[in-house]
Order: sequence, then structure tokens, then C-alpha cells
Amino acid sequence: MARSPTVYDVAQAAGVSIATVSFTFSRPSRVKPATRDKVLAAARRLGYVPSASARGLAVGRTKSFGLIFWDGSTPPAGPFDDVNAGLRHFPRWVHEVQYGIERAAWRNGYAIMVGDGDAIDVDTTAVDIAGRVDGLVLLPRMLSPDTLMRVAERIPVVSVTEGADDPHLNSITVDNRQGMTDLVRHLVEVHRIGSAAFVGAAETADYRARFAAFRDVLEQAGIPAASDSMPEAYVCRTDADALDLLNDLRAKGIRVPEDVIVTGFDGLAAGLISRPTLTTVRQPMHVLGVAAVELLLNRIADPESPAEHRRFPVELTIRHSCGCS
Amino acid sequence: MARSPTVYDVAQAAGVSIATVSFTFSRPSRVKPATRDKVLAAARRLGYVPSASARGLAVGRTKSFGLIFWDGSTPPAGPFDDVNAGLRHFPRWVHEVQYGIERAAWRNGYAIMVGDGDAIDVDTTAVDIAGRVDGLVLLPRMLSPDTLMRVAERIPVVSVTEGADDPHLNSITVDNRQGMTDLVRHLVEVHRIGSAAFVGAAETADYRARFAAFRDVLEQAGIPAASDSMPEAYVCRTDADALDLLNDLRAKGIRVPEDVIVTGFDGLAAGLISRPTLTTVRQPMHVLGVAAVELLLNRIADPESPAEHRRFPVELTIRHSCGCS
DNA sequence: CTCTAGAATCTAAGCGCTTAGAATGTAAGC
DNA sequence: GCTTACATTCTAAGCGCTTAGATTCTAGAG
Repeated sequence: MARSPTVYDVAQAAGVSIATVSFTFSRPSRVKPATRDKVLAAARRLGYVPSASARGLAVGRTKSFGLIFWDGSTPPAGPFDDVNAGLRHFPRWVHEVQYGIERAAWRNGYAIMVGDGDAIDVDTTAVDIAGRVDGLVLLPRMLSPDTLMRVAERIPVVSVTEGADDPHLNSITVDNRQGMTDLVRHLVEVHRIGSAAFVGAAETADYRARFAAFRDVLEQAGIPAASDSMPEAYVCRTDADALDLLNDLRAKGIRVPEDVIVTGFDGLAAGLISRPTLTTVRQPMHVLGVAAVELLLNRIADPESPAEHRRFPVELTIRHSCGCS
Repeated sequence: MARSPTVYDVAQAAGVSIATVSFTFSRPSRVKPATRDKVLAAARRLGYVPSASARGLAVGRTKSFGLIFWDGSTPPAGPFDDVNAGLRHFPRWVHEVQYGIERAAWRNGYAIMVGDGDAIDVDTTAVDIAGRVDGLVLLPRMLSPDTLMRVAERIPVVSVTEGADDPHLNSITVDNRQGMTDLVRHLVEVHRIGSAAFVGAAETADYRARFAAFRDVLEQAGIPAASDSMPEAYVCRTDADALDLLNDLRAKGIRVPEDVIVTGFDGLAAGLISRPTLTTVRQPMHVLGVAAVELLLNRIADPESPAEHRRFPVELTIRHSCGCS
């Protein structure tokens, strides 16, 4: 791999100055067609690939967004060769949002740089990524407030999470409370459940909001929130949890929904093909991704614009796992 | 968003030279603890975020890999707000390999820059990405040979696809032929099928290899490869196709495997929770991703090392959709 | 043929960082 | 006090690109 050719090499080969080479690529209309052809020919011949680092340094923008993400699964300890790990790697909420972000960014000419939210030192990773992009999406937010502010002072940042109400930061959220309320009410009013258990730890702001709604509705209805024996309904924190649970129950010979109701939250595509199909609350995951990119673009277009907070509605989606058909 | 502080600002604030600031971050042991603290304090106070562009330009490396990917689905035409699109966005092969690549890269301190293989002008996108990373993974290969060579001359490139036998390029493949052969033999020998249809267009080298194996085994067994009426088995090009088909058939009231056998290829986690579970050929998707990163790292460590071609075995995985239980 | 406006091209100054190699400080040995 | 050997810090030269502003061409007008 020889030293890569630079604008200088191309300029020399084409018999022009480096400025002309640069213009040939950035503003073709400003150079005479004949010259342009000479330059393009030389570039092709030499195998010229412009250095984005140099361009980024010169113009101060990189035309790329960063995405720090944390997928909620314990990082695999050993090597990755166990394909059977299967479900653990199941595409989750975060992957679907990522997909939306990628597509939206691409459509606007931005590339996406993905960083590891599970890294030992997220803050360092985040600063590192922040140094090479024009905007950053946190999925969900998990940086120290200190680092967060530091980064937010340099580039636009948007958190996709509940509870990021800092007036200086952009955020995207869904209506966790409303969604969970609708879901549990359905169980109470239609299926007349007499007990229910919440599955999964309420370890993030989003999960906490869901749990709070779950608890409140049950309280209102005078239904015990937990029981030692099997409850009539397992209300899971996420679809991923619900799908895992469905598998566990099946293995134990417990039927869903005949013996127990199971519900999820998120609206993963997987819930459509599971058996039974999953009653859940759908989030507009791609829309969240698209919106995140939009906020970033807005902020870039007008750096002085105030931070935005958008909350998206969710939709109760009745399928088979609650007993409806 | 004020102008971001640079090494110069930090140096001035800390009363040292820019070299000392740089060393404080890159080789802390080389600066006196007291000085180091002064610099770190100044950096924190100013909200210093180093510019990766500048660093990349100075050192000639960016500590990131590019990934151009093409997910085989028609790019959504309209806006992204139809969550119902569901299955179309289903995590496919490419997403699982991507996952492996991301994890492996992260573990080695590299970030991943993802680019759009579905872009109108993939070649331009690819060159653009190539200009800002230390290595590139093509998933699967879909660049013009011209661009491919041009990029490969500048940075290590690895294609994850069948038929990338160019001696100058690294490649990762699976044994499509063997896998499909095992699968179809199982259908012939165990289930005694009398007819079978291949589902999905053989539009890439991988799909062509699968189709060829399918055809060969049937021919050997003297079984017609297609029929006007419904065949006894639908052998799908991929799991994604098979899962779609499963849904279609269910909607039409056709039972699987009682009325017709359906098989996939890839080993997506979704095949574990579909009903019936999917008989398929599992690819070690994460391993492919990890291997791709490995080849890149090897090449970076020793740029003169010859290109490597690795082919991974696949594994016939019998589940319910073929009639086994 | 000269003049002038506009097109085409070029010169040169950065962008923010790394890192040889030079300069300076410091402490131990004589 | 003077060397010597390191430890510490600094100076300055890039890395490859963009882009004002200067310079040179070109062609139509007079």
C-alpha cells in the first residue's frame, strides 16, 4: 500500500494548481470543462481518494453524525462464536431506532459513526466520537452530565430518552405513561385480571415511567401489583423481555394466553411472528430516529435556535398474547 | 455554540505549550504530574473536545473502520412513519453481521462509520467513506471494480460475499453450496419430497451459489425443480424470505409443514420464535463480522501481507417447518 | 489594436493536531 | 561548583484540504 496520492499529486499530474483540483470536485462549474476532464483523468489514473480528515479540518464540518448506543444487553463476555446466543442478540428497540437514524442521515448526505455505549469508559468514547462529527445522538442517554454539557457546547446533541429535560439539550421521547396506562386498563377492563406482575427492572427513566403507570393503574383498580404465585398477567418492560418470557413459559408447558397473559412494550417486528403474537404498545421507532436527525439538522442550520423536546404518541396494539383474538 | 476551544486555548489557559497539551492526552507519562493536572483542569474548564479531523490528518490514521451496507430491501420510497412496515425492516443477515463487526471493532478501539449501500451513487459514497477510515468492509460487495481497486489501493478492504476471489482483496464467505446441498438432501432423503421450488431471485453471487446447489441436488435425485401447482417444499433463498412466506401461507390458510414444507437460509434469531420454527442453514454471522475486522487489523499491522480469503462452514439446522419435530 | 469585464486559474494562508529534535531544568556524582 | 544524564518542555514543521483574494486569460466592444 503505497503512499496515497494527494491533491498535490493530482495537480502535478494534470498540470494545474491544487486549487483547481479542489474546485473540480467541489464546484465543477467553476472550472473549464477541458481542465476538469484533465483533472478527473489524472485523479482516476492515480487512484486519488480525498482525505476526509483534511477536508473536515479545513471546512470545520464532517458531514457525519455520531451515535452512541447502548443496547441494554450485557456485553458478551467471551468470544462471539456462539450463534446459539440467538435471542440475546435479538434486534431490540435500539436497533430499530438506529435504522431510522441511519436512513434519515443518509438521505441528507450524512454518514453515521457508531460508538459503543457499553464501553468501559463511555465518556471518553463519547468525547472521541464527538470530536469527529457534526452532531451526536445518544440512545438512550447515559453520559455523565459533565461530559454531556461539554459535548453539547461544541456540537448539537439529542438524547432519545425519557427525562432529558435539560433546556439546553434536544430530546426525543415517547409517551411511556399513556401507553402503559392504556395497556393495563385494557387488561383490567376487558380481561378483568385480578393480579399482575411487572417484568424487568425499572433501571432507566423510560422503564421507570412505564412501571409507575403500571402501578398507578393497578392501585386505582385495587389490584395487587405482585403476588407470590403466578399472576394472571405478566406485564413486561419491553417486547424483548416478553419474547424471552414467552419462550420460558412454553418450555415449562405454561400456555399463553390460556394460563397467563403476557404483554410487551415497543412494537418490535418480532412480536408479529411470535406465537402467540404479542399484545404490546407500539413506538414509532423509525420516526424517533428520523426526528433525532431532524433536530440535529435544525440546530446545525440555526445554532442559536432553542433546544427542542419532542414527545411522540404510542399506540396500544392488541394481538393474541392477552387473550384477544 | 461558540467557537470550540483548541489546543492553543488550553495551552494558553494552562500556561504551557501546545506540545505539552498534546502529550498530556497522548502520553501522560511524559509530563510532570503537576503540569498534567494544570492542563487537565484547563481543558475541563474550557470544555475542550479534541478535533479528530486534525488528529487524523496529523497521524494519518483515524481509528475507525467504514462499513458500506446494502440490506437487500427496496429502500422505502415514502416517509418512514409507517411502523406497520414491520417485517420489511426485519433485521436481516446484514444487520447481524453488522452487529458482529461493531462489537469486534469496538473491542479493538475502532469506531464504525456506516454508509449507505443503497445510495444512488454508491461509488461516490464509498470513496467518501474510504477517505475517512482506516479500513473498509463491504457487505456485500456492490461497488464497481474500478472504484473497488481504487479504494483497495489506499486502505485495506474486505468483502463479505461469495465470489470475491480477486487476489488483491480480502474476502469472507460461507459455504453456501455445502449448506444448501445438506438442506435439500435432507428434504429428499428424509421427507421424500417429490417437487420443490426455489423462492427468491438469484441476484447476488451468494444467492446464485445457493440456487445452483439446490438445482444440482434435485437434478441428481431426478426431481422437478419447479411446478405450476404448489410444490411439496418451498426452499427459500433466505430466512427473511421464508418468514414472509410463512406469513403469506398462514393468511391463505395453508398449513406448514402439513400442507407444504418451508425452509430458510441464514439462521436469523427470528426463525427460533416463528411458528413453526424454521428449518434453515445457520451462518456464523457474528463470526463473519469478527473475521472481517480481524482481516482488516492484520492488514493494518502488516500492509504487505497477502490478501486472505476465508470461507466459513455453515450448519444445517432442523426445526419444525420441514416436518421434523 | 487597445481596453475592459468576466471567466479561469493560481498563490498562500490557514484549519487543529502530532512529533522530531532542540532547549532547558534538575539532581546525583565528583 | 561543575559535569553528566535524564526528565521535562518547547519550537517549528508538517498532515491534505479549502478558499479569500490576486493574477492571468479571453473575447467582445470601441
